[in-house]
Amino acid sequence: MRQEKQPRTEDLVITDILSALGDPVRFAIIKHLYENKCSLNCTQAATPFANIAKSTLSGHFRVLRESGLISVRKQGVESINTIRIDDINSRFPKLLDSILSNDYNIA
Amino acid sequence: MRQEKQPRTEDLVITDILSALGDPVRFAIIKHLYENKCSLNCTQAATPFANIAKSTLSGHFRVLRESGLISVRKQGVESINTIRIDDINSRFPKLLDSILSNDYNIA
DNA sequence: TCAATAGTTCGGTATTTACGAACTATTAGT
DNA sequence: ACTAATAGTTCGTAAATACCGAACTATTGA
Repeated sequence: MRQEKQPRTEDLVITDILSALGDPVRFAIIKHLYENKCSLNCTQAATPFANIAKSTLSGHFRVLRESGLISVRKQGVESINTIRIDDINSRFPKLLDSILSNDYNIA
Repeated sequence: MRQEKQPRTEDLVITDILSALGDPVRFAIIKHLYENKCSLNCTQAATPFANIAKSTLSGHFRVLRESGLISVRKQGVESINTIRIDDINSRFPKLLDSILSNDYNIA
């Protein structure tokens, strides 16, 4: 796996985060992680989106990592993705809550 | 001018709004409108971005309108753009405040 | 060692974006 | 009314981005 650039907390960029969340698939992934306080591997995250190629999903996770929204740790054969809730909250208080704590229309 | 589709309040889509705000130029425009409780025409909005073509800026405003973040009214030769604060707040409470009320890094 | 699982990378195509140039519309000056 | 100036949009092209399937790497288990 290529060395991922996951930004440090102090280097999080608001427009990168908003852009990452501005895609319906990525939004749904993050919303799921946030609501269920859980971690997911890419395949689990894919189940609601049966028709998405796994290469595409891999790209979505790369965007999420590079924006700083999630961190990954390798566990055996799978990659466990976790939201960086504390990091985001410390840098952008209330942001995640105001974005994710409602039943919004998703395109 | 082509008939713009500005979504009604109940049709606002969170990912469209986040995607619109996920661009540094559009973010700066909205932040300025929000902080100064003002309206802007495209040319005024352009001044911080001297090197952006006006056709590009026109496209940015189209995205902002279609996402529902701003509304436009024609006044003589210019288009006055205003944030739809009440609409956004009623549909997505705290969203604008949590996104725009801080001194964030913009790429 | 072989097969299965998880994910990334690659190559091609398709969609999107940015730009300058040309265009429309409104206003002001004469 | 004619002309020039201002504000914005539209169009055509070039560059960047996104999506897909296929091939690849890495880890686990039989």
